[in-house]
Amino acid sequence: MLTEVATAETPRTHVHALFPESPKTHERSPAGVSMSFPRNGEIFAEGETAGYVYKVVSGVVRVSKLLPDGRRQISAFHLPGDMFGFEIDEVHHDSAEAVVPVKVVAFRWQGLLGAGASANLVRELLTRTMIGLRHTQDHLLLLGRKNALERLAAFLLEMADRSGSADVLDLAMPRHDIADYLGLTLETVSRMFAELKEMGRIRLESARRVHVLDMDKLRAMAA
Amino acid sequence: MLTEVATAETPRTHVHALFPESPKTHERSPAGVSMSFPRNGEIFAEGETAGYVYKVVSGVVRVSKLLPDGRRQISAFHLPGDMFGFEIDEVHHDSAEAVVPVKVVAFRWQGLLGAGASANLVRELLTRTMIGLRHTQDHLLLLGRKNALERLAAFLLEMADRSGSADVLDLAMPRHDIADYLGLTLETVSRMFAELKEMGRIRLESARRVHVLDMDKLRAMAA
DNA sequence: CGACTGGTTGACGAGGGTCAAGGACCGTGG
DNA sequence: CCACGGTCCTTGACCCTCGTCAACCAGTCG
Repeated sequence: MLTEVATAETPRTHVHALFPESPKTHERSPAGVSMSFPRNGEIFAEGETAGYVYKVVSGVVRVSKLLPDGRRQISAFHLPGDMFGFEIDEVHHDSAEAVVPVKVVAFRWQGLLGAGASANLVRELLTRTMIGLRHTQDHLLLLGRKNALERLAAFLLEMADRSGSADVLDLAMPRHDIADYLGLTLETVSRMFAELKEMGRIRLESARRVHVLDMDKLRAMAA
Repeated sequence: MLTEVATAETPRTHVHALFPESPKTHERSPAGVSMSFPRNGEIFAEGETAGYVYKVVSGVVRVSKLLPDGRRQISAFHLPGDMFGFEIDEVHHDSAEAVVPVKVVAFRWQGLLGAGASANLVRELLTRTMIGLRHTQDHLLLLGRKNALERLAAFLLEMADRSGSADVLDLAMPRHDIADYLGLTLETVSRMFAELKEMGRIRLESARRVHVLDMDKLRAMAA
């Protein structure tokens, strides 16, 4: 566990100064520094100095990269328990934002890999990084080789798996975020939802609440 | 360095038994076990037990994933000095093959993360894994959001960077592999080569030998 | 009630995939 | 030395999936 890495220093807040609703709380705890972010609040941005790693307490975080012309690719959604913000060279190479109001715990990154780092800590970081790498490689296959319907099916399965395989999903993110995660447009995502509905694979109780009617058939569609 | 991880055990060779040209040499050295693979030789396959990590000595290795219907996504090309084959759970989640005749050194994976692992070793693995993660995330952006021309420009730049920024590139891999790396078809790759040529960005001395005429303009095209 | 954000649906077009033919380059063998 | 076969590459014609543009709808908040 990473709870052993405490810090007595307050994280820099200049990042959030521009944002109308600044983080509500910056509480210290033995486990790190507690921070809250409003919907769409920026946790860190591409190019910023990486001072902390973060663990999600509640809410959902999106991590993304931008092209100069605004095209965006979301590499992951992080749910409670997930960690994010690791960097090799002290500079963030992507940005992280709150999809919904989010609470995280921030740990000082500096020194985590220094001489004094505990072997268990480094090993846990390695495990988490390898899990992230595997997820990202699976996502490469999705983006490089799957069609729109397969992508959405895979997305719903991923969300279901991460919510304890419940068959009624509450999606935290809007269509636009799903599209930027799946390498599609929001219109195509919407059409694929409609198609899954027509195929009898899902029922849309609302735009964000999806009832998966047949998990196995959905799995077969995800290629 | 990983040269401290020696092994006295011979790697299982059943993997290569089916291949007409089996590996030529399996030499032991203090640094690990030397292995050679012919062009298109299989180093390991998806689903196999992961017993070793590999370091490329010479040649080029492709790592890929397959969909049941044969669609393929190459996640990386590995050049001399690169390592590959790390897994969390002792099972390979992708396959590795030699693009050209390849020499690698194989290290026993088992125990690398055990209690006795040196802190430096674990830290080196972490660094390499994080570098791999960063590369993969950059590739997500390419696959999710860039068009065919931008993808090929980015590919050529990546190859140039990894060959010490030389402006004459000797591509080891056929069009088909480039296509499966970039999420395109080989025909589209070929057309984009033609387009870069017409735009005066490259000269094709042969299909595999590319002369980059203006690295900066190419960089501007990669978005 | 109106404004705003987010979602759906339709019409249309473009980028890239598919299918097919032919060319370039190689090692082998007559 | 040249013919042959195999692999790889290029190019063309056509088509389909998904992106673009636009209108409209639904839910929410003041």
